[in-house]
Amino acid sequence: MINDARRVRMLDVANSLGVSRATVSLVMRGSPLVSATTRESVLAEADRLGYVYNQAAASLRTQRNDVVGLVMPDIVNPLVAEISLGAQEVLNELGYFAAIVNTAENVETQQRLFRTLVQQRVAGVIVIPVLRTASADVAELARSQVPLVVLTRAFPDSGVPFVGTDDTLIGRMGGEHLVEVHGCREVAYFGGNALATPRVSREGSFRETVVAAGASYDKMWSQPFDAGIVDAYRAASALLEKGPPPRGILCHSDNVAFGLLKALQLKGYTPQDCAVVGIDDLLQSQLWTPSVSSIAVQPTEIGRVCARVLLTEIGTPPNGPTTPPPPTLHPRTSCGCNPTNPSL
Amino acid sequence: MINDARRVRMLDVANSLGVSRATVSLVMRGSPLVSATTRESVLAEADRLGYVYNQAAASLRTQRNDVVGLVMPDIVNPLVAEISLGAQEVLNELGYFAAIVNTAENVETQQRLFRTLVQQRVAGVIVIPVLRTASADVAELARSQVPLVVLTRAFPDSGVPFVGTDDTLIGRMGGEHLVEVHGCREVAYFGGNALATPRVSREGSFRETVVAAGASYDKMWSQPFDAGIVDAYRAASALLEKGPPPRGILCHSDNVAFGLLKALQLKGYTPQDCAVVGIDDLLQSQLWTPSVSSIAVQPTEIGRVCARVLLTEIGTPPNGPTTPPPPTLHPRTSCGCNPTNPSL
DNA sequence: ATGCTGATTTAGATCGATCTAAGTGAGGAG
DNA sequence: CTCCTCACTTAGATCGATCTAAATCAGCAT
Repeated sequence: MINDARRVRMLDVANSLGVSRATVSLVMRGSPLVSATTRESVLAEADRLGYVYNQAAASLRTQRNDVVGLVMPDIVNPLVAEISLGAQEVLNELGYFAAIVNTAENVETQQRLFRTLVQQRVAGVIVIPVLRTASADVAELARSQVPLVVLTRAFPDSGVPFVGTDDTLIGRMGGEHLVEVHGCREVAYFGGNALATPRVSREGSFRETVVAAGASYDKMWSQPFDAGIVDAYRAASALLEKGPPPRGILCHSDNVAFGLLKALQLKGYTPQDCAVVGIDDLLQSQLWTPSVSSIAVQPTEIGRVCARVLLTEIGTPPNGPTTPPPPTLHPRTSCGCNPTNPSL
Repeated sequence: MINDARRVRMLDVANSLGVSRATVSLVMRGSPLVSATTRESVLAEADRLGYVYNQAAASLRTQRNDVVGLVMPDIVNPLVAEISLGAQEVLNELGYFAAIVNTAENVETQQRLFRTLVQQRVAGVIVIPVLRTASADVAELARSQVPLVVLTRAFPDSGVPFVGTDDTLIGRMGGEHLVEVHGCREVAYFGGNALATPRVSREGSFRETVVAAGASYDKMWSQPFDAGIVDAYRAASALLEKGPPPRGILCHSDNVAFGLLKALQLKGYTPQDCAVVGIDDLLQSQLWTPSVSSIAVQPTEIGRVCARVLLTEIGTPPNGPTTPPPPTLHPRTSCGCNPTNPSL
């Protein structure tokens, strides 16, 4: 392995061929200014010498970069992964590259990654901020001239574009379905971290909706907790030790619903005793026993929207909607809807 | 917004303070060569002028980069996400940054991303190759001097370090459990893409194991297909129309097991009729009805191992094991084990 | 032969940092 | 007072590309 051989540069290709660096540069960028014969010989020579274009050097000169950073709190969460996927799809179409970086729900890591991305002079940043993100951190990022889009939680006074699902509508939809369709007189909002903006919005509008409709709101069952499937199972099991569940429950996510449903099942409760609605509409939800009613948010499309908003900011306006689609409710067995025509 | 103001460079900080660029550079890198007073005034002035370090320029000069590319086929797959997480953890500890890029199981996208990463002069690349990856693509990447690690599928003649689970052992473990523990006389390997290396290895050793133990191997149920949960449900439903299932089934993943179990359940089959074992041990598996027996592969640790192998190649050997841990079987209800002490 | 046109090609400056090797100045030894 | 350290600072070259403005050249009309 010739490892200490110096890397081949444009100059080497140029010298070896008796042309100038500028010509090689034009060929590499596919410029129409060079003649077909020159182009071919340059490409052949570059290939022969094993030349690889140095993007860092080019970026330094041109002051532009086609990498976009996606700063995500937890890529293991399928919702987050799907959002990334949608964003990536649109970015790729317009010649940008998406680099996903994981903050692992950690403020310091997020701050470090913000700095790194700015220092790398990325073309833009899409971020789902971690729970305890300080406004100052986002403001600092925005001040550094990087085109920026935030999801999930808005920072109103920062002027940073925000994309998010209509969480207020989700809470209302869940509340209306449980109270009006199923006639539940006592309901709860189950799960979700107390600091998470979506939980605050959903829980708020859910509570308003059900209280306005004359149902009572179960405070004990509506205590927030981290939204893992096992956490949900444990929390539900503990609560069921103290007494029966409320008549209807809107869960912060489908995973939370899975945990809750298992606990209910083990205690012998059915959807007729406790109607459960989830949020996210995961693929597993249709096959869970009982099949889980869920409110879908179309994360992939949200990701696409984010990318479009960012590109508009960058100055490469793409076509397609720049607001996310409304959430949709998919009634299944877990709330007692028992649809005759399952979606499989 | 002062948008057209030229970016502040080290030179600006230096001039504004009456020192040299070199001094500013030393301060920015935290060198002990500068005096405390100089350091402080430089930092203050940099902050005042809104200076941000230009990593691209630095990398050009130093010929080094602390970004590592993780080329992943499908970040929505929780297994892939966990591997990325583990790799990231170790890379961060040693001062590197992990940038995850998604190939969406597409050969052209993968090739494009390989090129981009090389052009960006990343410190290294960890890749889970897409199904139809040509050896030439990996060879080309390896030839471009980038430290490289591949997972899931080895490219033996390329000399590229490989990290992967012991799929042969997984197949054998599954086979032994079904045949020896549960006494199944007719078994099958259900699901997985025909081109996927893990499927080939697992299915092969599973078949050998069960045949050697005198059980018969159901070819019809062992046809490969894409490993989605809904695909698995449809495939299983279709097969059940033609007749009863084999006595024992090893599934290519837990998601495949979920789909199969739903189809079995709807037809009234129990774990006593058809014992099911999955692979991956997802969190949902413990809460599925019936709880799903599964072979765990510890994806996070595999990710860590990958990063360690890569770092060794780069020349920053970390401590910790550089071979992945062996898979472990977690017996639950779906194979009929019905453990008295559930893991929750 | 001369001048003009349009198509190619190129020299030299530049992007913003780091590195090398040399320079400066204060304090102590001779 | 001079010389030598030692701690700190710096000028100028350099990394590998792009950009600007000018040069070259062939072909053609005058």
